[in-house]
Amino acid sequence: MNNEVRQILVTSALPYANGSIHIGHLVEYVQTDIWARFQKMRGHQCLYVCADDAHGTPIMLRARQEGITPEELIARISTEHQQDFANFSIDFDNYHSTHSDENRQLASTIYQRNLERGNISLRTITQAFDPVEQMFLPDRFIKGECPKCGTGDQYGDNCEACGASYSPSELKNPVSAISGAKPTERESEHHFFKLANFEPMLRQWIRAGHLQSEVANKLEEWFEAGLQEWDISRDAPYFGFEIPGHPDKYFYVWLDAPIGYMASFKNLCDRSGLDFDQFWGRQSKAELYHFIGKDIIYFHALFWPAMLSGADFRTPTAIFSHGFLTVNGQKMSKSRGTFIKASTYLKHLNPEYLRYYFAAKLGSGIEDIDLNLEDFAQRVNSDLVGKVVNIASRCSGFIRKRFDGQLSAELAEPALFQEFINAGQSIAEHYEKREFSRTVREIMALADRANQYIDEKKPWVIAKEESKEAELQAICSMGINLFRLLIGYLRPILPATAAKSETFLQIPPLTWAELPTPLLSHAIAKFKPLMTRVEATQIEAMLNDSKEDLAARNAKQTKPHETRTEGHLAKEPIADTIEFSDFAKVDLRIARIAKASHVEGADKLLQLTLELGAGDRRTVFAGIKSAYTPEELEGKLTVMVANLAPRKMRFGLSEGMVLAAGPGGKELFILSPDEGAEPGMKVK
RNA sequence: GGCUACGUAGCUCAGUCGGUUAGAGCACAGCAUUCAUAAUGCUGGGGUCGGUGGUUCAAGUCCACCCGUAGCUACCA
Repeated sequence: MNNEVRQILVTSALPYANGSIHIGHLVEYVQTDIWARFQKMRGHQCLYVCADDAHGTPIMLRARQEGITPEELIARISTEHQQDFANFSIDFDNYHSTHSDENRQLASTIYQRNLERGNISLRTITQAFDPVEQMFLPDRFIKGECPKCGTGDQYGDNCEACGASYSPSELKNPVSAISGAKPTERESEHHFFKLANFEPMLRQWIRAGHLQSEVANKLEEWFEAGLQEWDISRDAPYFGFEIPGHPDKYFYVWLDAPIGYMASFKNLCDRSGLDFDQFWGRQSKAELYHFIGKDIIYFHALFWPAMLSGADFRTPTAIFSHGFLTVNGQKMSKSRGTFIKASTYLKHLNPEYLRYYFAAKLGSGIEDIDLNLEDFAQRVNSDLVGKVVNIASRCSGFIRKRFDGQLSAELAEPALFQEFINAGQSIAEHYEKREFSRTVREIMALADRANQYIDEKKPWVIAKEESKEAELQAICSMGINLFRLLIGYLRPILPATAAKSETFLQIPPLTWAELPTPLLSHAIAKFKPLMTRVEATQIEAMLNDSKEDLAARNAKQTKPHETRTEGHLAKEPIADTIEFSDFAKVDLRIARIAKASHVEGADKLLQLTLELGAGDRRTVFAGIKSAYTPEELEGKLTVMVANLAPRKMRFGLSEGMVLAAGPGGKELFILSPDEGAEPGMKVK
C-alpha cells in the first residue's frame, strides 16, 4: 500500500441558485462525496469544496419577479441547498458562493492576466435587444415561430417541433419572453476569450490522461470545427461582476462559475490557514479533480484549462464526468411524480438508501444511470437489511445475552478474516477508480460469505449444547468482526449507518488502516436496528408528494398571487382588444381524447385522436410531450379549436389544436371542462 | 442531419487481448432452517447477447449498414 499522504482537492459542479436540489443533482454529489470520504478514510488530505452558482440573467429576473434583491434570493437558495446536502451527508469542507469577494478578485485576476497575454479581444456584435426592458436578450429569452415549420412559441436557437436550428434573427414574429415586446437589434462591444490561442496546449492536454477516453473522443469534434472565440461579457442589466475598467460590462456567468471552485477554496484557506498557492499555483503538486455532469464538459475540459493556463494557474489533474439520472427508465417527469426534490425524498425515505443505490450503479463512465424504484427497494432490502445489517443482528443477541456483550479473545476463523482483509485491496482500487458498482458487488459477495459462515456454524444449535459456551462466543464474535469489516468497507457510501454501527461496536470512527486489527475481548453495546426495510408504500407516498408539489405550485400560479401573476402578465402582456365577432370566429369544442400516442422521431409532439362525438374524429399533433404521457391523457375531456385550418406538419396533418397554458417544458397544463360536459359541446 | 455513447435473463448489471457449455445479484420455484428486522443457506428453471451482412479456424467481443435509447451540436446556468 502507498503510505504517502496525498493532497487532494475535489469539487462538484456548482448548483445554480435558481431552483431546488433534486435527485438528479444528487448523483454527482453522492459520487463525489463517496470518493472524498474514501480518500479521507485512507488517511489522505482530501478537501471537498463547492458553492452556489449565483449569477446570470435567470437569477436577476427571478429575483425581480419575487420582488426581492438577487442577493436575498441567492442567500435563501443557498441555505436551502446546504440543508439538503447536509441531510444527504454530503460532507463539504467548504460551501461558498460565486457572488463573493474571493470570486470577484479571482475572476478579475484571471481576466487581467489573460488580457495582458493577448488572450482577450474586443469586438462589436449585433444582438437582440428588448426596447421595453432596455436589455439585451439571450437566445433563450427570444421566442417566435420556427422559420422552417412555422411552429409557434419556439426559442431562439432551435425548433422543438422540427429540430431545425437557426439564429434568433431568423425567427418569424419574434417576441421578448420577458416583456413580450418585439426585439430590435442593437450593437454592443463584447469581450472574447481567444480559445484558439490555446489549441496546441489543449490538443495535448485532452489526450494526456486528464479525461475519460469517450470524453476526449467527443472533444475532437471541436478541434475539427475549429476553436472559436468565446464571448465572456454581458451588458447591463446583469447580475454578476462588472468587468474592471469597463462600466456596464459584466462577466458572463460561465466565466466566473468555475472560478467559484477556487474562490470557495480560497475562502477555506483564509479560515483554516491552508496555503492557496500550494493547491493552485503553476507548480502545485496537489491533485485537483472536478466531478461534473456530461452536459458541461466543454466548459470544464476546454475553456477552464485554457483560462487557468492563460492566467498562470495549474490545470486540473482530471475531470470526472458522469451521466444523467433517469427514473424508471425515463427522464424525470413532474407529471409522473418522478421529478423528485431532495427535500421531498427526505420526507419519506432514508438518504442512505439512495446513496447505496447510486453507488451500486455508478461506474467511471459517462452512461446515464437509472433509478428503477422497484429495483431500488429490492436491492436496499436484500443487500443492506437482509445481508449486511442482518449479520450484526443475528450474532449480537447471543453475545449480549450469554456473554454480557463481551467478544471472545481470539478469532475463531483467522483465515476467513484474512480473506476479508485481502479483499480490501481490490475494494480500495475500485473506490479509487470510481468503479463503485464493482466495490459494492465485492462487498456484497463478502456479506454472502459471512452469512454462509454463520449458517455453517449454526450458533443456534450450539447454544443449546452445554459446555460449548466458548465456541458459541467465538462464532458470534467472528460474525461481529466480519460485520465490522463490511461496515468499514461501506463507510464512504453509508456514513450515517457506519456511525450507528460504530456506536453499536463501541469503537471510534473506522479508518482503512485499522481494519486488519480485529475487535477482541471488547464489549459491544445493545443492538438496535441500524436500518429498516423500504416499503412500497413509502415510495408511493413520495411519488404522490412529488405530484402534489407540482399541483401546489400550479395552484399558487393560478391564484391571484401578486408577484407570480405579474410575472406571467409581464412575459405575455394582454393582447389588443377584439370585437365579439372576432371571438365568435373561433369554434371551441369539448373533445374526448380517444387515443394518445408518441410520434416516432418527434421530440416534443404527441399524436392525439380527438373525438367530437357522432363519429367526428380529429388527429391533432400537440407539443405537450414534455409535460404529459399518452396514458394520462387517454379518456380525458379537453377543449379544442375545431375550426382551425388543418396544418401539414412533419409527421402528418394536424386537424385542430388543444388548448393549454403555461410557458412550456414541464409546465404545460391542458384545459379540461367541468364535470358533465360532453364531446362536441360548443364552448361559448 | 453530424457526433459521442449505450442496447446481454422478467429487473439491475458483469463479461479483460476474439478462444471450451455466456455469468452474478434481485425476482420466481422447490427444499432446508428458525439465531436474526419474513432475515439466512442449498438446489433449480429462465438468454437467437437489438437486427442484417461481413472478417476469422473461432464473434456477445472486430468491421459495415440498419433499428432503438440518451446526450452534445458554442453567446442556454
